[in-house]
Amino acid sequence: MATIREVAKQANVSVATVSRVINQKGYVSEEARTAVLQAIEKLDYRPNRVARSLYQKKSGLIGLILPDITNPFFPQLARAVEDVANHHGYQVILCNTDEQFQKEEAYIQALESMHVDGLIITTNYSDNPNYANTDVPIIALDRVLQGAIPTVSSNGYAGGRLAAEWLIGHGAERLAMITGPAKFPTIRKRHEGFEEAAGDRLVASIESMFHFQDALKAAEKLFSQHTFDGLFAANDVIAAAVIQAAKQRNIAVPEQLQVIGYDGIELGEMITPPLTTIAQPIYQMGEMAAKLLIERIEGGPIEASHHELPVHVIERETTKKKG
Amino acid sequence: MATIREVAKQANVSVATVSRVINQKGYVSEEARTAVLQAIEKLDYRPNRVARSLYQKKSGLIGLILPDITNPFFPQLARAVEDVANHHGYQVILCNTDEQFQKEEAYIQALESMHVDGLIITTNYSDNPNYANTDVPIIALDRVLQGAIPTVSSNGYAGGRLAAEWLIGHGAERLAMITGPAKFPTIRKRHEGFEEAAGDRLVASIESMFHFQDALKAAEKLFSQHTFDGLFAANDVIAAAVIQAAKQRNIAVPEQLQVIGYDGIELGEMITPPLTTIAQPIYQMGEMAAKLLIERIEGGPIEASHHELPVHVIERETTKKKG
DNA sequence: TTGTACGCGTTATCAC
DNA sequence: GTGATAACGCGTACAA
Repeated sequence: MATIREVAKQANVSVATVSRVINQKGYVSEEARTAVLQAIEKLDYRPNRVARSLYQKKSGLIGLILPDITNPFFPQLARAVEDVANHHGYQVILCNTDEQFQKEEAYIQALESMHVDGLIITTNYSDNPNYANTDVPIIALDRVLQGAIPTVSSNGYAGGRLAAEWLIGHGAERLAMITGPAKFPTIRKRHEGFEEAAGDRLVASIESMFHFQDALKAAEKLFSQHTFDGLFAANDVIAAAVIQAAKQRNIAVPEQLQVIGYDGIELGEMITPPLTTIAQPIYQMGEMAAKLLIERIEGGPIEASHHELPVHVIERETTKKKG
Repeated sequence: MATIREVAKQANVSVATVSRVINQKGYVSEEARTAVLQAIEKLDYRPNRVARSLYQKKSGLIGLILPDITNPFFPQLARAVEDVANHHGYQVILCNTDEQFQKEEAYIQALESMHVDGLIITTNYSDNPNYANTDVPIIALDRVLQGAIPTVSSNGYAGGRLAAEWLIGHGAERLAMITGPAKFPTIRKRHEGFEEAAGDRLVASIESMFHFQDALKAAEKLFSQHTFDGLFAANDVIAAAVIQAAKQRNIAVPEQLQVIGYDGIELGEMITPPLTTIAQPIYQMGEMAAKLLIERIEGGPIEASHHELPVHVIERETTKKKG
């Protein structure tokens, strides 16, 4: 790969002039400009971003830290981040942490030492001191971090309420809930909303991990111990497990049991019957996080804003039709 | 962030000495070493990877180019790549191309100019001249590129055959197939294998895009025009659509219609009934690609090897039990 | 065993 | 308008 020096020599000018035409800064005669442009063309020269980074202390890199891209919630998020990053000339580095503090630590260190311009973080180690101390711009996504870190999330409490109201509004009288791990604050919000709106109608509740097989077991246990005609699952994967377990027991969905999920991932439309769910605006959340981040990187104000996006029901076929 | 110079001053040695202890090269007295180590500790010094990259012409970055992380086939692949990259001290840059030549081009350029150490590519632009010319190590994944580019894929032809044999072996007599877009060579292999093993039994075939809604339409069309008792879908998403369409028409799976998918993504176990499918070793494919790449980056031989991994049936409930 | 000085490729500041 | 040249932070001959 040619260097700026070679281009300068080829065009019979100095490197300074070449730099000027590349960056469109300062004066440069028409004559010199075309000579440089030709030389660039001829040598297929492209500026070395590493060298540029060194001088400018900007790498054009954004770190995207998330638990596991394999969890169907995250690909859409990642895609959104990548889209807007790319659109602004940034590249994104994918980091899976498996919710492990250690991995997260290691990544932060590595990313800092390569001078990433910003970080988008989906984590539950809200107490990670690194986040408060570091001077690289950070946006928290789907989780609320402490300190002055801007956050984008969706309204989980409202979502939980909405789920309960939907079920009740469609005739369910005995409500059950499969919760996710209680250690996740965003998940707890959903539960709280659901519980409060369900009131006395809530007759059963059980906790499950997010993996499908765990959820299947939880669902079977729930079915064996309680009877109910409406169920809220902490996310769509769990809801899918519920539907499978119901089928197994010959419980008709939605005739005998109405099910409502959470997240709005594509899985919901692919299962049979298609899942009614509380949809988060996943793509928009990623989009907004990335936009906010880039704004800050490029000199925006350092304010700890809190962006909470609305959720909405996607009605499909695991809840009854009205009227 | 502290620089090597500050560490040197703090430890009362020269930058060369500091560099020596960091990189464990050359002689350095025990005394000096501990002084340096203390200074590093005190200043929380970490080498600037950008500067290091500039000098060494190695960035520690790997570009992962794929169509769309949102397609459920790719997260596992990406995860595998990221895992082994990380394990070897590399970071991976996520690039979605939407199968668009332009985006792909733009990414290659950007990645080259930031001096990525290697590329893992999942694409169909096998004629992209950039791949042949560039001097950064490349591995092609799930697609076969022309030129001397090592490839890792799985045996699609055998997979197609296997699907047909499985269906026939379980009593299906009239076979149908929903193919993916014919422009993808890896997909065509599956079809060929299926067609050849199906022989006269193949009574219907229709092409579909990979998106669920497209597949639904294709399935409906197929149902309206033909009768069959065994169906092979080009991938698991399409299979899920078939199952939903069958349910709609009150066709019982697997009693009246047996369905077999392809890929082995998690979706298969989440739908009802759970999907029998031809599984590719997705994670291992990503793993192997990353290992091969890093081997080459770190000085391995430049050979255009072809690694074709075996596929296998995952039996679930959309095909009949034997006997 | 240690330190000086240069180069990696770029940008920005000055003189001219 | 243009061209030397000094940074940016690091690694390494080579001299000491």
